[in-house]
Amino acid sequence: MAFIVKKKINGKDYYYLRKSVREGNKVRAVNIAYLGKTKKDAEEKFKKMEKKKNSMENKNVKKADYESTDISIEDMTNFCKRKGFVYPSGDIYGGLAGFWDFGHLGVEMKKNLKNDWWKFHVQEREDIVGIDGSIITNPEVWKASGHVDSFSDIFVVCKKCKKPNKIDKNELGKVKCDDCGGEYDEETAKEFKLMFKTNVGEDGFAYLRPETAQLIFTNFKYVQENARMKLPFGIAQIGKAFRNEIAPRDFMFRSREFEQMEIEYFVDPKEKCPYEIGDSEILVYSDENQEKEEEPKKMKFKDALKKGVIKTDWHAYWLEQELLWFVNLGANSDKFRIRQHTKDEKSHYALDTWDLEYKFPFGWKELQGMANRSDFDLSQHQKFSKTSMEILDKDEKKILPHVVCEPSQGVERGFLVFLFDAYEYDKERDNVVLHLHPKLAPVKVGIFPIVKKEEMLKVAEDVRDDLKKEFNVFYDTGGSVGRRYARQDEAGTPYCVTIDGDSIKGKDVTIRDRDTEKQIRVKIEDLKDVITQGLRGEDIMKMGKMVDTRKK
RNA sequence: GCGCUGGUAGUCUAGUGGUAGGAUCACAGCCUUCCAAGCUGUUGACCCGGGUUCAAAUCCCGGCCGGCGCACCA
Repeated sequence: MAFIVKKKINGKDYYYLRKSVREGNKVRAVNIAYLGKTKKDAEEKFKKMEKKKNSMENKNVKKADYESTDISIEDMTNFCKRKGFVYPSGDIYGGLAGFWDFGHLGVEMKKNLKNDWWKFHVQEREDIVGIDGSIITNPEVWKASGHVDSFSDIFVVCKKCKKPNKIDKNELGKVKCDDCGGEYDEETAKEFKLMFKTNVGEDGFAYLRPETAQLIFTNFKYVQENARMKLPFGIAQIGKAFRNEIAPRDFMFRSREFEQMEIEYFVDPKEKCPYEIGDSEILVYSDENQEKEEEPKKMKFKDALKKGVIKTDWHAYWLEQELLWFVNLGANSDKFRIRQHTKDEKSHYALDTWDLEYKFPFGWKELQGMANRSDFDLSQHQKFSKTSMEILDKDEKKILPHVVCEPSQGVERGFLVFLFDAYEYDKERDNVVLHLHPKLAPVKVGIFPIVKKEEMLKVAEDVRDDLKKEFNVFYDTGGSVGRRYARQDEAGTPYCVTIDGDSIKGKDVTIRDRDTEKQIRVKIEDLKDVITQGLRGEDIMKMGKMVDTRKK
């Protein structure tokens, strides 16, 4: 903390700005600036300097004021377990590969993430409504969708070199061992189903859904009619899906039980996308780039569409929307790219597919797969169920809508993106700071009575009980106040409110910002406003008088 | 699923063919009016099964869980 001192040199007064500096265990004061010859001059100059300093600091805050620390997926797993975000499922029995439990912080963050996705994609739009389908449904659904036949792998062993391998079902008898060129043994070939099976009633069986999309298609006619939707429109759903993966990997990135946030967007293929494509930029990695082994190129979605890299306006539009959702929630856009599926990797139904990818510590990985499914799904269900899926277009003519885009996001994958982006090991603080967007933060505000004195506890409890009604709060009386700040930094809590001696008399408290460690003093009655309005770190400083209560 | 590799408190780690020591976290108390201060105390571990051995957390085999590489990824 800086302070003004008067020094007499040759009988004359000089005013200096001094600062205490810690050197090992000793503290000594050093001059840091000459302020003037009279007290008035000195105070004025000091005020100017403070003002300048603050405005500079505020500017710095507005830019990215932290850089996420690169940590391995293993360290992130441990961090999540240590803080209470995510545990291996059934950990006391050794866990089970591919299954994860959310802890007290994880469940809040996941809920926030899903709520914001729903708000952005459904509630704030006119053209999308939601459903919530069941996990187990009539098994015929999965025949129609093609999952029963093709959602499996075949294990084979090479007759010549005995090397085991996994191939596509349709390729049995056609392909040869890629090591030695020998033939695969068809007699010992074993099918590995990726759908979980379960019992229904005495003799019946059913599958756990391997994706949420199909329930949207089967309910398509009902929803369109009941919600009176006109093309183009979408149906959204958030829910669990299950895949019996052979090798679950990378923490929650690929698990056997996971949650999807999915939209099937239906259009009339004759009509253009009526929505504007903005100016966002992203790394674009086209089919052609990959074939020629070129680097992805940074460009605007708009321009990628103009140049024909992205083929349909709907793809350009939705890919941008999905990037915006991430960026609006605090993700770093530099770590995203879009990649077009090459001819070999396209799915059985897809005409053109783009993935939204994120640069994880274990490489660029798919967050969303946006396939152009055309009318594949609706026509399949029409055929298998013998129920018409046609609706009327603008000219009152019957058509089968196309799905040109399915913006679908794995909840856990998004969860990981925000954690990796927010994670910073702050060397000065010597603790982790999780710079989560306040909307995502599991706890919005920590409340600390600075010492355990009865009157102070009473005020603190009142503040807690009041704020509780609107925010998820965490009340903590344990240990030094510094330790309590550190605990909340690691949980990603954006604000901490501290009740001190003056709070008892003056009905005001300090509120501390997670990212800058700055504090302002505000009236207790204004707390809610500060927390609600000053959601980002830099804004909070405008809401009250800044104070510096720190010793060091 | 294959190959390599690992597994000691919640986390990080020491250690030995004779069942374990530390740090940190957590909890309780004292102290403390702003950034993981200090003091006292407490809880807490050798992944599971089998084998070898008088004796196995330690050596061997199998499994489970993880990491890396391959494969796969609607």
